[in-house]
Amino acid sequence: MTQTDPTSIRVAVSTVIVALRPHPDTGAPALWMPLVRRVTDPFEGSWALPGGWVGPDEGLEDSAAARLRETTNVQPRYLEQLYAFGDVDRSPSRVVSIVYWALVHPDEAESVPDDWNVRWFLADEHPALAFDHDRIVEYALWRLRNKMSYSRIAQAFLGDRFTLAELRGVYEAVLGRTLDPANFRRQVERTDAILPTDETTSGDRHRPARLYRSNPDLAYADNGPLTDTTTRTTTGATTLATVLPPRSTSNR
Amino acid sequence: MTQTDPTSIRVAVSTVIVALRPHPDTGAPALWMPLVRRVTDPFEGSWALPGGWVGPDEGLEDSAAARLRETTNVQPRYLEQLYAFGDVDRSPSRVVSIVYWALVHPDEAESVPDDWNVRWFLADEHPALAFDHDRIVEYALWRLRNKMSYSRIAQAFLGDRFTLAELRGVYEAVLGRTLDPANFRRQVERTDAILPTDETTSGDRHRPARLYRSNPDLAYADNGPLTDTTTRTTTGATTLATVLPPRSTSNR
DNA sequence: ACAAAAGTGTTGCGCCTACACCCATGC
DNA sequence: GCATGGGTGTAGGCGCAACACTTTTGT
Repeated sequence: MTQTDPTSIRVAVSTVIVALRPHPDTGAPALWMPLVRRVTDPFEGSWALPGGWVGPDEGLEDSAAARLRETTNVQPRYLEQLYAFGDVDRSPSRVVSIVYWALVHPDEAESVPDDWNVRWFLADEHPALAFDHDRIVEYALWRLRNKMSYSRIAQAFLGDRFTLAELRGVYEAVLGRTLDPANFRRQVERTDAILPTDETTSGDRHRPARLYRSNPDLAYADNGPLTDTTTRTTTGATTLATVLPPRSTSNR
Repeated sequence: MTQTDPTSIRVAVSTVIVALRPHPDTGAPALWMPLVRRVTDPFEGSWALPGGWVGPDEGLEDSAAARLRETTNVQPRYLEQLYAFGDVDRSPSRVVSIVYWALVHPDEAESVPDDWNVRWFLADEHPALAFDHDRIVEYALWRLRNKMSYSRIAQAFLGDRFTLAELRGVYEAVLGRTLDPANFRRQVERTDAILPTDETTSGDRHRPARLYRSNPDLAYADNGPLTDTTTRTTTGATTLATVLPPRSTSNR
């Protein structure tokens, strides 16, 4: 069982952060992600995912959250482990990266600096990244699009109160196609994922829209027995199942 | 970004191996997993998941496969990364474990020794395990049960040729409930996941059953952009979608 | 003949799609 | 009044669950 000395492997965390912001051309909601510019040797000057080393006294998720706050000043609404990348040649030195993905809503996105070190990019128009980060981003987006259809993570993109049109906009941005407003409404209202409030919008040049809020008793996603032993009231139900495929059943 | 020196963290791999074998009481197919007895200090004498250290020149999945062969003599039909566990206190020393899960079919299960060092246990009746391995096993089984409903991994439990009744038995064992043979047949036949052969069973005291084989052009699961850059012909389609929930839509 | 599992037919129901239509507000 | 999106109604179709029924073997 015991192999060669393993102390030469270092452990890092990185996070793919995704937020919804207006597309510069169309104005429609689109996926954006903040990237950081590398200032040290491997891939110096390239853009890369925010991250850093795991401290000796940090759990992995804690470490991801800490590096996130340090590098991009984000405290995400949703944070989930994506995958562990550990190919031998993915870095000049041997590094195993535990990669997380995070969803932030617009308020939080504001706190991210947009300067020489950190910049927001459209998720599908980012420059070539350092290390194997291109592949990682691609996988994160694939996972996001899949998970959208069987969880409530769409809500993690929005603020406290939102209209059904805004929620639908999230789905449309992530799935890349329009959805029927009438049918979307019925599907999402049949679940208990969101709760209506008494408030409505106003000032638009059309009928006011009711504002909804996330059901606080439900987590954004059901990660099963992995639910942190803390006080998460994860019930496994009501997910707005089949927004996704008009075409034949596809894998996840 | 750079934190304290991270060289004190060691990286290990472990694997939850699952196979289908008859239940000792009922004879019906049931989930079994081989565990190894620890022979060194932390948790010496306890049962634990097979695994070991990641070598400096090994990729993570290669390492998992290698440790698997060394400890349990298994070359699994299906191997997928499950999760990275890295809580600070999960081991006396600081260890980050990249955990995989593997499915083996009966032939391969034969090659696993069943002796003082390695023993097969019913998946839901195993003894208390070393480290956080109880939690890991629980998560692996949850993932297996979920993934069963939107992938073809059930076939990884079976040999080259199998009847629809055998395939249905896999689903029934994993999901823990019976399925209607007629509806199951139609659902699975509508996909191109399995192909009929000319062969049939014989010797049973009832009508012979046609033998099927896995469609070699399809991977057991679609892991998206993570598909190893090698020659996997992963097409993303035809998964036998809704065997699962008679009750309200549940999370994954 | 009978048991038992393989395999086929049929019906009902729920959900999803598409699209027509009404409602309430700003201008 | 009119444009615009919010919100409701409704008909068609597909897929699944349930279960009756036929087929083919071994004993």
